[in-house]
Amino acid sequence: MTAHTIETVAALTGMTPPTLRYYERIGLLAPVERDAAGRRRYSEGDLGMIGFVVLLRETGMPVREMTRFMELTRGGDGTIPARVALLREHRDAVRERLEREAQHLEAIEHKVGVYESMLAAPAPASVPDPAPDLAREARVPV
Amino acid sequence: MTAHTIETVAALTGMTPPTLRYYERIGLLAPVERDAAGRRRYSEGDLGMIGFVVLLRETGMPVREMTRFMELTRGGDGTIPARVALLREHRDAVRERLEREAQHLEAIEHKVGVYESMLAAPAPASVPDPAPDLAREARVPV
DNA sequence: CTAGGAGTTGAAGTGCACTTCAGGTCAAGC
DNA sequence: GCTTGACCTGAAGTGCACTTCAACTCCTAG
Repeated sequence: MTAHTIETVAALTGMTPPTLRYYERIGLLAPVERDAAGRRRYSEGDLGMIGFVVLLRETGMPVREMTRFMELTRGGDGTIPARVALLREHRDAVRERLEREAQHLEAIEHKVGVYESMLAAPAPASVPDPAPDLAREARVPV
Repeated sequence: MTAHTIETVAALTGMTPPTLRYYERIGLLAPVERDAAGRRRYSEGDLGMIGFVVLLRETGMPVREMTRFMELTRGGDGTIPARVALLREHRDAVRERLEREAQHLEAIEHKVGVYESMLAAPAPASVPDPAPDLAREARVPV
C-alpha cells in the first residue's frame, strides 16, 4: 500500500540511506521492491524488518549475527528452532551485560557522589563520605 | 609494595598486555614504573586506575573520553569540577542507554515467547498468542 | 527544455580500538 | 655458556561498521 522512499525509511528508523543500501548489499536486508525508475520502495513489512534490525543492533548484536537471523527469517517456518535458539542466546547475553552495566552505573553514581561532597566541602575531613567508600573496595580511584 | 608484571595485571583486569601498553602509549594510562631491566612494574594504585578504566570502557565510554578523564585525574584537585561534569554526562548517557536496552530486551523476550508457542503448537490458530502481539504494534516481524 | 534534486552503482576511504609483527634485550634455569 | 621465555620497541596490520566518492540516471518544476 504505502510505499516509502529510502530517505523516509531512514528518518523513520534512525538509519541513514547508505546504511540501508549497505545492509541490503550484504544480505542483512532482503532486496527491496523498485519503482519504474529503479528506486527502492519500502513496504510496511520492510519497515517492520528494519525496526527489528535496529532493535537487535542497539542491543549489541553484530552485523554477522543479524544477517544470519534475517536469512533464517527468509527461510520459512522450518528455521524457527534455529531462530529461537539464536534469539535466546542473544537475550541471555544482553541480560548479563545489562546486569553488569547496572552495577557499573552504580559505581559511577557513587563516584559522582564522592566528587560532589569534595566540591561542597574542599576540606577532606569535614564531610564524611556519604556512603561506605567503594573506591577502596573496588579499586576505584577518586 | 606489591608490584605486578604486565601479564599479572592483564589477568587481574581482563585486559591484554598489548592493550595496557597501547593505553599507556596514547596517554590514557600514566607511564608505569620500570624495574632495572626496563620492564613495567604496576603498583596497587595503577591497578585501581586500570580497574576504573575497565569500568568506563565497559559502559561504553570512548577511548578519547577516557583519556581526557584520566588526564584530568592526573591534573590535581583543581580538575575535580571538570571530572565530575564529564562523569555526570557519562552517567546520564549510560542511564538512558540502559533504559532503552531494557525495553529492547523486553521486546526480545516477548518475541522468544511467541516463537516458543509456535514451536509448541505448529497449527497457528490452536494456541492464542500468550500476550497482545507487540509484533504488529512495534513493527516487529515474527 | 533545462536545471535541480533525489536516487542509483561499485569502489575506495574512514574511524575506532586494538592486535600482530619483526627485531631486540635481559634474567634465570639447566 | 646457552637456551628459554618474558618483556621491550616502533611500525604495520586487522576487523568491524559504516561513510564517502565519482559518475551516472531519472523525474519534476520553472
